[in-house]
Amino acid sequence: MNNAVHTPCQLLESLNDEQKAAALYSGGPQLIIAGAGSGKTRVLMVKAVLLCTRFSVDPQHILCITFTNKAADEMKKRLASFNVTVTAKTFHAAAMSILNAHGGYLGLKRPIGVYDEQDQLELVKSCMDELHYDKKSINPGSAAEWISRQKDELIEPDAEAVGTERIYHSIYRLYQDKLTASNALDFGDLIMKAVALLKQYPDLCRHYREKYTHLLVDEYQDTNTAQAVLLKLLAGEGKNLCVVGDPDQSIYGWRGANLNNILYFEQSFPDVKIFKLERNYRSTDIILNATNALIKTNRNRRDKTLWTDLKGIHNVISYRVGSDRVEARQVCDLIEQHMENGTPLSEMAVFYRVHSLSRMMEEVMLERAIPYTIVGGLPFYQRKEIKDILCYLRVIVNPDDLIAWKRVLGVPKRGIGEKSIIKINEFAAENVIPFSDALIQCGSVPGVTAKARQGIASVVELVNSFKDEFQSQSWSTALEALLDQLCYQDYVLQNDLPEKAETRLDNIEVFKDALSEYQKEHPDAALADYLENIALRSSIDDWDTASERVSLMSLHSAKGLEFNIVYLIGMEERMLPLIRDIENAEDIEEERRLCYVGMTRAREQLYLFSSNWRSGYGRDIFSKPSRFLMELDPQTLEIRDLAGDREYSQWNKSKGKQRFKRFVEDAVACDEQFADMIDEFAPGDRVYHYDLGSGVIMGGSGAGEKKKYIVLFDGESKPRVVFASYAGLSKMDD
DNA sequence: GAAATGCAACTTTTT
DNA sequence: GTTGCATTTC
Ligand SMILES: Nc1ncnc2c1ncn2[C@@H]1O[C@H](COP(=O)(O)OP(=O)(O)OP(=O)(O)O)[C@@H](O)[C@H]1O
Repeated sequence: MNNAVHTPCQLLESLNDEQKAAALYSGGPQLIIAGAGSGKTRVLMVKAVLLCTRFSVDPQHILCITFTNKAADEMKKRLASFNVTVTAKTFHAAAMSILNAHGGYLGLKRPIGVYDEQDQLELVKSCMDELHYDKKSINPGSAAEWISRQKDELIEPDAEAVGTERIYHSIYRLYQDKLTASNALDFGDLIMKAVALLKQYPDLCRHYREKYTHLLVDEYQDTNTAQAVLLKLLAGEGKNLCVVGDPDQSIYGWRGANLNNILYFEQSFPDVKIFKLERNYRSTDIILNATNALIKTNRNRRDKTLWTDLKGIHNVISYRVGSDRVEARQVCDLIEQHMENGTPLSEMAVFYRVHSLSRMMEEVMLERAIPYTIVGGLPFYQRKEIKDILCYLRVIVNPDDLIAWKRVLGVPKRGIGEKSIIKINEFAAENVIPFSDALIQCGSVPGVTAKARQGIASVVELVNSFKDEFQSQSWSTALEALLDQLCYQDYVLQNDLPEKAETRLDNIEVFKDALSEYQKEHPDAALADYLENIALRSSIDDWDTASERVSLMSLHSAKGLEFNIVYLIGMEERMLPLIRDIENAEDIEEERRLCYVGMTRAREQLYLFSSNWRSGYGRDIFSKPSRFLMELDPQTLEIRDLAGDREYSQWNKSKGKQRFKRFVEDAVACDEQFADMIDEFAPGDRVYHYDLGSGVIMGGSGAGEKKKYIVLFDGESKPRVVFASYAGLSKMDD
């Protein structure tokens, strides 16, 4: 925020007329649709201040909904400087508070556990085992994904099932039962249960409408159906509702985000007044022109105007390099240059489509001693050693947590295996008792060995005793005692290579510190509050903006941020647009939006990189430059060819451009043709192979281009694996 | 029930 | 090239 802005009045004056109008409007539901960097978030923040100072709204009645906890904290912090204290939360956190307060109506006991993705997957797997589904033919991950998408659409497990989805539905049903038995919710449930609660209890709904009379929602383009319904319940007619978003920045379709929420907003709130902000304050005209051209390539969109007064000096520079290592070195060279010229490291960021690209960057930055932070990747709390500890804490807090118990029983090894757990589970089901009670009664469960029984008894006792320990001592002290009793250190040292074991033990130390830190900051909090808190945390929330480091993050994490200088690496066909499966590459427009989001984070300078070669898990990947490079306004673009790739370096010249265009188009068309060519075979089909002759299909694995078949060729005794994409494989007519 | 071995999938993005 | 998973072996 501007340093000169101290009073609400100055704050209002810092806005342009469009923004002012939007900030001051109070005539009913309001939707602000505007492009990148047009000040949407800023308007929302000013609006909150004005509501309190000009319209005498009690800040307690204002609820801001943001996309991440980080954005919520940011909003609170900015408002605090105007002495305004509002509630700012993500949809999930808001739903959690509602359920914590009133979930009892739905039979939820406190504390409510929150299952993350890993827990979800484990639960799906155990459901599939119980239903005797083969985990090879049905991918548990896909089933988990499917269940989440159902919840995004508020589809209950008892909805009618059709066709192939019948299997998924049966898993969903059992999954939900087990989740309920565990007194836990997954992410989708948080929203879905909050919706159910408010629908079922109109009085409660009214209570919340009175509590939060004014609602401000950011990043609305990435909300799902369930969240829109929750918003509708909270907002009612939406008399004091203000929603902002940019359909061109919708990048979470794969996670169930529904663009119709914003495109057809008037269907939920008929009296809506739509505001547009057309002036961009973030980027130079060069960056803006470049990216405007890119996003205009999307056909499925409504056009917007976006202009700026900021004259840029630097073109967008696109490097073509020979390898990922050269790419990383080039990025580092530039970073060092800019650093010398006075740009702080915290004002530079490297973005990529997939986290794996951060590896090479990291390696080279270490070499060069450039300080960096990586946002995202495998979250800290999902690392094995941390998850082990968390599961102990979870069973201490919530004895019904099935997935946590499973982990606790097996770590460290105590002679309790899969069999015993299944037996106890069955016993619990037959006698309609909680899993934790079945554990206590394991003596009367048939089929559990004496060794297992002993093991179970000792864990149960351990967990029980630590219930008190965590009450009577500080958490970190109690945790230390717990780890001692478990001989966890020995367990780690035994099960991992020394180096790995060391990082694991280091991580545990970090966790301990975090735990005591939290307890210090929240002296009245229960252990369950801490667990809930970390369950709802995201990687970007822990990102330290202040530190003097270059930030490395995925394009998705970059949403809503801004930096002076942005380096976007891996701009290659099939990498940015990421295409893993040629057959259903329909999300190209979302990929383009993602690219747009990344590029529009840059204030002054934007560097793009594409590499001819890259090493991907053991294999070599050769790629052509991304089609998105071609879609940028060529006038703003400067090509630097470090790879001797003439095809690319000359494309900006008129002839070269034609050639390059054909070059990429050919690549795309070729992929599509390729996809068409792949035949589908079923086990038992007779096939003919150009080299190996005729045979019969035994089975298959992989998908798309990587689809493989197991074929038993005539006259051979052992089947062979052949690639489906091998053009010489064809079906024989009987 | 747990260790040893072999093999497949893995790297899409995350509240 | 690795990791986690499944099968085999003890
Ligand atoms: N009227 C204004 N005068 C000066 N600077 C402004 C004004 N409005 C917004 N800005 C600045 O422009 C930048 C972008 O604003 P903001 O983050 O609110 O935009 P946004 O529309 O939410 O962006 P995006 O959708 O790309 O995340 C910020 O640095 C903000 O301070």
